[in-house]
Amino acid sequence: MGNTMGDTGPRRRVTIREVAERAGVSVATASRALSGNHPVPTSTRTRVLRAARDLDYVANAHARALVGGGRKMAAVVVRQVTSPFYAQVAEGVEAEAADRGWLCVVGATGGEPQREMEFVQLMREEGARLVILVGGVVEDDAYRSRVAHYAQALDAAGARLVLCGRPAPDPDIPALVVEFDNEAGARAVTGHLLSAGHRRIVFLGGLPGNTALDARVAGYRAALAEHGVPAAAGRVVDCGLGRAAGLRAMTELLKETREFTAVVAGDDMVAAGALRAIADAGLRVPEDVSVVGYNDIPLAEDFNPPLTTVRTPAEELGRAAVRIALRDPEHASGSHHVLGTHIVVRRSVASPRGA
Amino acid sequence: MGNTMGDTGPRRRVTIREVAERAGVSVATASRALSGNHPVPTSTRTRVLRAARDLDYVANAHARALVGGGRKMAAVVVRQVTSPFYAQVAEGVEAEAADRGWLCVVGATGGEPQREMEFVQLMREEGARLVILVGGVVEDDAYRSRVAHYAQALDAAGARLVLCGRPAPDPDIPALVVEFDNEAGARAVTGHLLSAGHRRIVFLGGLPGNTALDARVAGYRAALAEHGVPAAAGRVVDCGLGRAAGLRAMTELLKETREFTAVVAGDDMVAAGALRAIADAGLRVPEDVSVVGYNDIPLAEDFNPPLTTVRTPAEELGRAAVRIALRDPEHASGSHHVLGTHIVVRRSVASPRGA
DNA sequence: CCGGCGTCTGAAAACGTTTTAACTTCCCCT
DNA sequence: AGGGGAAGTTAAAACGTTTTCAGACGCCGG
Repeated sequence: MGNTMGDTGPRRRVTIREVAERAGVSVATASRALSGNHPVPTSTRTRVLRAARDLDYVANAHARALVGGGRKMAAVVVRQVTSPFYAQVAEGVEAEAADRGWLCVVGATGGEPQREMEFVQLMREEGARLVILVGGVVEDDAYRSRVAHYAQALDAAGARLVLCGRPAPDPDIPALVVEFDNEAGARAVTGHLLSAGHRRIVFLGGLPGNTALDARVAGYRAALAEHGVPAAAGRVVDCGLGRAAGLRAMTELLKETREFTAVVAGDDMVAAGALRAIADAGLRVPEDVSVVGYNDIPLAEDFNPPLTTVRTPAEELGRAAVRIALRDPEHASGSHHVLGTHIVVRRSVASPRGA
Repeated sequence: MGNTMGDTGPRRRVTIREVAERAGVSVATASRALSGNHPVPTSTRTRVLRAARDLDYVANAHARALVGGGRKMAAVVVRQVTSPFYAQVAEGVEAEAADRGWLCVVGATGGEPQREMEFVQLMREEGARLVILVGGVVEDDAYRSRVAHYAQALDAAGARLVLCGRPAPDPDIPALVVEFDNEAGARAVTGHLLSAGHRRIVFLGGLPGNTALDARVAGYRAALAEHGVPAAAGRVVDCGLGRAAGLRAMTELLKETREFTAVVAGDDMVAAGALRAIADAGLRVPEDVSVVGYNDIPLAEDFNPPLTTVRTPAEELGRAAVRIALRDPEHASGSHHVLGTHIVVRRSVASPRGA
C-alpha cells in the first residue's frame, strides 16, 4: 500500500463549477474566461484562469462536444499502419490535424471491408468531422455501395469523406478524391527502363480490379507502346502487393523463364521481395536484371542495390487530404485532386547485357 | 465566422427520441433496447431496433460518455509514426484495443516534450482510460516531474498510464512499465561479434542519459568484459538515433580511424546509415567491417547485406502494454514487465580479416 | 378478495459544458 | 435629469444519452 492518497473510491473530475466557485464567479463567466469564446475583463479572467490552474482543471471534451455539436476530430483508415507508405500518409494527416488542434484517430482494417465499416460507424458515433479512407481497392459493387453509404451518412452528419488513392463510385457523391497519378508514374519509370535499352520488361504485382494497380499497369503498357514495343512483349504477373508476394512470384517467374531483362514492381515492397528472389537465384541486380519500384519508401535507398523508384510524396498526400477537405467550402461533390510524382534514380537499373 | 470549414450547415443527427417516437415507446425504453443494458421484452426490442435501422440512427458517443463517465479509448504516444519500430508498437496497441472494441488514438510528438504534454492533456480532456507513452528518453528532472504529473493526473481520473521502454521516475508512482531487456539484447549481439573473433568493436549511436541506449551500451560493455576485452578497447560514438545520424557519424569515424572490425549500431536505422557510409568509403560488409543492428525492423533483411540484429517483438510490446494495463486490477504501482529479445543472424557479420 | 411480487414501462434527474436572454451597473449624451 | 447603450455578469435552457425511481399491470397464493 504505497499509495497514501485516496487510492479508492469513485474518482471525480474537477468541474467548471468548482472553478467558478473558487474564482467567485458564475459558471457562465468561468466558461467564457476559459474558452475565450466571449470577451471577459482581464481581472476576472486571470482570477478564473488561476483557479483553474490551482485545481488542475481539465475541461470535459464530451460535454463540450455535446453542446457544441461536433468536435475537431479526423480519422484515417488504412490497411495497416506498419506499411511504410500508409504510415507516411497517416503521419501527414496527423501533422496537418495537429497543426489545427484537431485530434487524429487511426484505424487499421487489415484489408477487411467488415472492419472498415465498423470503423466508419464508430467514427459516426464519435462525431468525427473528417474521415479519410486510404489505399487502392478493387472497385466492385460491394465497394461502391459501401462508399456510397459512408458518403451519404457522413454528409448527413456534416462530416467530410475523402478517398485517398481510391475512386469515388459516382461523381455526384459527396466525397473528395485525392490521389497520385499512378498512370504517369508507371509510364515514367517504365520509360526509364526502355531508355536504358530494355525491351523485355515484366510488371510484377498486378491486382486486377484494383484501381491503383490497374493504373500502373496501364502506364507500363503505355510506355511500352510509346517506345514501339509490341504489346505481346509485355507481361504482367498478377501477384498483388507485399514483400512476400513479390518474393514468391519472382521466384516462380525465374523458374519458368529468364526471357526478360527488367522488372517494374507494383510497389517498393514487391520490389524488396523481387530483389531477394533474384539474389537467391544467383542473379545480380542490375547487371543481370534491372528492377524498379513504386512509392520510394524511406528505406528504398538501403535496399541491395539502392532502388530506382517513383517518389509519391505520401506525407504530402495525407496533408493535402485534410487541407483540401477543410478548406474547400463547396466540398464540391466529385472534387478530384491529383498529385504529381517523379522518378528517383538510384542503382537498380543498368543497360541490359546485349545493349 | 471563424469557421474554417465551409459551413455546410450544422446538420442534425437522428436522436434516440425520434427512434423512440417511431417505435411508439419512451426514450428510456428505446435506450434500454438499444444498449441492452436492461432486459426488454423481445417484441418491443425488435420494434425499437427496427425503427433505429430505418432511421439509420447512430448513438451519440459524447452523450453516452458524459453520463457513463468514461469511454473505451486508448492513446499511444510515439515520437513519429513512420519509424518502423514505433509503427509496429502502435499497430500492436491498435490491434489489442480493437479486439476489445476500444478506440485507439495515436499522437506523434516529434520528440518534443511540449507536444507530449499537450497530447496527454488532450487525452485527459477526451477521457482516455489508457495512455501509453512509447520510446526511450533521457531521464532528467524535467522528465521525472512531467511523468509524475501525468501519472498523478491520470490516476486521479481513473485512467492508466503505461511507459513502454522508458523508466518510471519513482517506483511508487501509479504507472506500469513494459519494456525489453536492452542490456541483454546488446550483450547477446555483441557476444555474437566477439565469438566471430572481433575484438575492436565500436558502438555507434549512444545517447547519454537515454535509458534505452544507456542499457544497450551497458550490455555492449558487459559483453566486452565477459570476453576479456579491456574496456579501453571499446568505443562508443554518441551520435543518437536515426539513419541520418548513423550515416554522418560513420562517415566521420571512417575518416578518423579504421582501427575497428565491427560496429554495433544503436538501432537498425543507425545501422542503415552506417551501412551506406561504409559502402561509400569503399569498404565491404561483412568482409571489411561487420555490422549489427537493433530491433529487427521489417526491412532489415533487405539491407545490403541483410542485417544481423536483435529482434524486439515490437507489436507484442504494444499488445502487452494494453493487455497488462487492462487486466491488472491492482495496477500495482511500479509494476514492471520485461519482454525478452533474441538475436537474428543474417549476413552482415563475418570473422575479421586477421582471424 | 386482498396483499405482494415480478415484469414492463415512463417521467425525470443526472452528466459538464456552452449559449441565450435577461438583468444590473455605470457612463455618456441630450 | 433622464434616456440609451455598453459592459459585465448571471440564471437557466439547451445538448443526447443512461439510470433511477416509481407507477401500472398481471398473476399467484392466501
